[in-house]
Amino acid sequence: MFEFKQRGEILEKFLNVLKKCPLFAGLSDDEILTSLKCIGAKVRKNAKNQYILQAGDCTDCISLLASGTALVIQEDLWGNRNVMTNLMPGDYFAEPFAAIPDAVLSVSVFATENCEIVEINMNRLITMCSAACSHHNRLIKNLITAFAQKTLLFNEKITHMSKRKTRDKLLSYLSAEAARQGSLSFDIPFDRQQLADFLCVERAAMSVELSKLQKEGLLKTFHSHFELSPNATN
Amino acid sequence: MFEFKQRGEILEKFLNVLKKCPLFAGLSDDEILTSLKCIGAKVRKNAKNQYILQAGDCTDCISLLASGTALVIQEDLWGNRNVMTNLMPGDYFAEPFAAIPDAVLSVSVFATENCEIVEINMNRLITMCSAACSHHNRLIKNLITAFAQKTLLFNEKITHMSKRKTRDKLLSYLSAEAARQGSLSFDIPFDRQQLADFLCVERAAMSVELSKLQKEGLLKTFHSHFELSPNATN
DNA sequence: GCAAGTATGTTTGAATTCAAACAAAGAGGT
DNA sequence: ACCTCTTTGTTTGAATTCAAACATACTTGC
Repeated sequence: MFEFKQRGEILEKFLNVLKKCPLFAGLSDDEILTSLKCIGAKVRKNAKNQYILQAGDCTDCISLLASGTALVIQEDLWGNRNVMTNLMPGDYFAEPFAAIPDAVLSVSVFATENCEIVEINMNRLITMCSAACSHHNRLIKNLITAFAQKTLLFNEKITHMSKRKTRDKLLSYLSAEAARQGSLSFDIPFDRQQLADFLCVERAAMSVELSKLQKEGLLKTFHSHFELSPNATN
Repeated sequence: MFEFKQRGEILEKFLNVLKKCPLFAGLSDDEILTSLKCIGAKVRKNAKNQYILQAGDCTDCISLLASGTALVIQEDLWGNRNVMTNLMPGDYFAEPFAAIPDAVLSVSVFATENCEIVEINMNRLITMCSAACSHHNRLIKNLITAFAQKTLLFNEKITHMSKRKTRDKLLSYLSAEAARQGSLSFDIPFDRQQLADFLCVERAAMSVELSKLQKEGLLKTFHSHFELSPNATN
């Protein structure tokens, strides 16, 4: 782990990702750079198939995924795995635990690819610094929006999970994903097992339903690609 | 609906509730009063068994429940009801939708008792006013904490819902509630139907499980009161 | 006190899901 | 090319849940 400013070339590489992150919306490249220095952002790397954070840990940093992919998961004592969300470059995680002092993580974050992570101390982010950092205000507004969007994301997951049948959970999720991506033809960020863990159903039962839905002509799927028939969203 | 400052006696009545709301943590009575004026808080009343907000609405206000109780629910086209959370005096709602411009409510808020609601415009809350309002900073920090806590609350609900069996969903929820209230003997804010809708299971199946759990000596329950046996939380 | 309505527990058969196994296809390494 | 490991789909019987009844308190209003 090292200070951001010491490695300008890495910062530059990340800028393209950070610019897409809602936390930095409305900030210029220079302003993002200044903010990160002001806040004291740090970079860490994490190997594939390793935990980035584990349930039980404490953290006072909001983490931005700069490269790679990861899953936010919950695992119980019997090995049942619940996939809370998937993380793509530009996504952030651990922010609610960082915002509450001494909060213990109830989830783990697992790298599904080699990852680079930008860590931002929450206290420094939400504590106004001197007038030298004029865009700090904007950052804090962005943070609030980011929290709100995460809440809506969980809202959506709950909507899918609230359906009683595997079939309805699938259609609820796939319809929402089509809406989000603005097309009936889209890729999902999960493999079959991960999707089952996200919807909290058995992979086998889900596979059966996917087959049925295809036979009924409601959708086509190959691996992580889906094409919904227009009447699948009813 | 009327301006808060025009009805000092009502404001005073609400102060005891607002003081307990995390949004005003660390503020004195006077500071809360000043803030509410500064932000332009308004009061509305809502009759029992009426919707306070309905899915499809837009709002730019975070709402604080000052008196009464309510449920945040989702209803689908087939009448299936999903209870997202229950609301008690001091709780707030609609904040993620208020924080995102033009966001459409995906949930409804239903008054289960006569309610009084304090509405605070989100834009005015997160936009710094002049130096005259020195505790605005604190308010914004509190707002971030509030968002974080709401996220953790949804996290918990997802944890319960992720269990595959009704029995496990029940034990997950009841254990969490016991932990939150710091006692194995506690009341829940739901009746049986509401609890079933919160855990997304059939009320009948849930009743069966509750009976089994009682026969096994893992818990005792009468209406909304529960007493967990110490080994129920394993 | 009575009637109507509500909340809770119980029962039942049908539908669904779980859980474990297996087969087939594909990816990756040697 | 070959072997191994992973991913995905399929099958099966057992367990669970759904869905719709119904019975029994308990409320509420008159």
